[in-house]
Amino acid sequence: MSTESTTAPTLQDIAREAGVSLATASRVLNGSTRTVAESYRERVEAAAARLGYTANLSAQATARGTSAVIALFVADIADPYFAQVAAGVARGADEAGLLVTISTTGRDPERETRLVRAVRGQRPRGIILAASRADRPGTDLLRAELAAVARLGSRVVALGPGADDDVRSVVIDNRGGARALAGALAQRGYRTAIVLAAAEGVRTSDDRLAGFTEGFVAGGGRIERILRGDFSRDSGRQLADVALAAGIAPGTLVFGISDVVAIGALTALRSAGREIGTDLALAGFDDIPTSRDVTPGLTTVRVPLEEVGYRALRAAIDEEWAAGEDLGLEVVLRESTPERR
Amino acid sequence: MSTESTTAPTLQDIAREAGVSLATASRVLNGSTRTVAESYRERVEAAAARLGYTANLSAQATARGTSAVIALFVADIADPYFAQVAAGVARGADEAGLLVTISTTGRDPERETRLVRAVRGQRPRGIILAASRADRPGTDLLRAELAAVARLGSRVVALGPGADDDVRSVVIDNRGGARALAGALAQRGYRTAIVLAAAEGVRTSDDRLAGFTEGFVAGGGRIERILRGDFSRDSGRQLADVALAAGIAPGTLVFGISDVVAIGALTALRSAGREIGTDLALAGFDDIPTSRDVTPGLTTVRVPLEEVGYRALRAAIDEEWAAGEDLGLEVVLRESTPERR
DNA sequence: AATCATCTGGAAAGCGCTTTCCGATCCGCG
DNA sequence: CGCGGATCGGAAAGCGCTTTCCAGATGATT
Repeated sequence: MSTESTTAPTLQDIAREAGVSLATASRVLNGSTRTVAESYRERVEAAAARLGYTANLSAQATARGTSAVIALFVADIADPYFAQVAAGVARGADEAGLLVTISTTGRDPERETRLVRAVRGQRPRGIILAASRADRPGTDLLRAELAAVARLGSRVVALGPGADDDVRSVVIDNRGGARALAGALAQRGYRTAIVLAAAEGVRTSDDRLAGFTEGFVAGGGRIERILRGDFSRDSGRQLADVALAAGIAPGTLVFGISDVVAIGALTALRSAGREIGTDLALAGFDDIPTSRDVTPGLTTVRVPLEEVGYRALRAAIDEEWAAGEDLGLEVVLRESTPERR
Repeated sequence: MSTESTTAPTLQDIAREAGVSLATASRVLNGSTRTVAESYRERVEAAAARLGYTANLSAQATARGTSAVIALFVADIADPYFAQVAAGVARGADEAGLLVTISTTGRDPERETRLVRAVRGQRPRGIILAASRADRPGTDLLRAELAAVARLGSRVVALGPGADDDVRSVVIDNRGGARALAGALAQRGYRTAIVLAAAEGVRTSDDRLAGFTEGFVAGGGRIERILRGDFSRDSGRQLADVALAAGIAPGTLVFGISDVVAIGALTALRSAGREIGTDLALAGFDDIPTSRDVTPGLTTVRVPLEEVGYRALRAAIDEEWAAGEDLGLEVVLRESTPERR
């Protein structure tokens, strides 16, 4: 138990209390290759317990030259997509005894670059970029910054493609998943689709759009329209309103680039008096928990987001690492896209 | 721009490059009360830019004796409740130039105690406990641990009551909110209710239950049954199944202790063939985004969760602090509890 | 019995930074 | 023209820890 001192006990205090040297105390309490005689070990441990010692992590980090933290970047932690990824990261970090710091980028590449730069100061063990990246101006700086950070000893892991020498990556087969989804829906009889996408150049959106197009066209369908916004619920609402204003023929399939977008669209379509399932069909991507709870249930592609986060963490800390392991997306057909007859 | 060295430039390097002393470099780059002549300042800044210097935060923390981090504890980051709180914390931390580390407790008091203990090693500026606490054995240890941490200089902030000398707190008026909700529903004509609660002793659940009971009884209603589980969606499903097995009379109001629970119940009730809105009524608490997206829309009490997180952060870092400021919960009536006639 | 390898504790250097203290320089003023 | 007080750079001590290096002790080997 701790004494009532107002300042935390240091290793020095423990050493004095136990009547041993600083070196010995360190070896006992904070791990070392060296062995310490049982009698000494006990004395040190007792002293540490008595004084309520906890190692100062910052001091440890400066002395060791590396800190036990993983820096996680997400676009928005309140977004269920990122929240689930974060949960996976947190689980893995906990297993490995690492701390995770979290930064929100708001999908702004400049901000992201700035934050990565700032986080360099932590000399983290690893950096996980879950914020979806764009192939855009500004990204080069990020890439350079990441390379610099990687050279300094932090392992960098990104979601999505782009593994190079500096960056490991956990890839979600957005294109393949979207292709499979579109194929299944074409199979169900849908022939025209409207896509509510994010801006061109945003990797995740581009891939899903490409895959969807491939699959849908191969199945005999036609993409009637592509509307551009972002990954938010609001974007889903707004794009749906735009589409409504232009007119949506009954039997059309609306594909939201993510579940969040699709659910935004759901609201807008419904409040315009359109009925999902009978009049229009709707599909999303990700299979966030809400997709199961809305009515009608939302057809989507299940992405094992928690697992993605966990794998990203492993990629950040494991020495050897197999790039290719597959994540297994899965098309989930629900009532928002009934068989069309 | 950075050179291609494999080791990060230190302040020493900058000082050498600029031809000034370590002290001067430190004063220029990392803030100080002392002024430095313009000519020196420029040289140092140029050198820092040339070498791509970023201060080593751990070293800074050891030297200063305090680190620029806030430790946030949540039960489960994937839960929208906590995700939103975390977003508020992240926003505030960003404004203040602080890093936030996140730990998930899984609502286990022992684990929470262990984690708080571990986090002491960070010597964080503040600790925010969002994980809902129970009045339970195990909590005393937590309390002691928190007091110790507070004495060591970290400000401790808890969600929910319990402010004492060591702990500031952001309080959500769960009881009042639930009372208002129950009153409004009694007003709408509901007379019997089943409550899907968490375990007894869990503060948030107890308060909501108490408030709901007060309000409902005052309005002429009767609590027919209280079922105990936890705050998860699964708990909602299971408890609803239990209730169904025992029989739920038409016109009964089912109150989930949180929206997540209510939404779990929604699924179970629906798949048992019960219709929400006409046959049964359903209400929750929190107003998570999903509550608006389900059909019928879920009646609930809006808790400004992001704001809660933000305030918790301010409480952690502001010198002066007004305990009482009110958060303004708001009853949100939606179609899951239509006027009963 | 002498030699050597091995083991283990402690002294001390060092991690990268902050901050105190000292001393040199400059200015204003009588 | 000389003096006291600002002003500002630099040397060095320190933050709490790790780790190298040294030295004494022990046991094995010949």
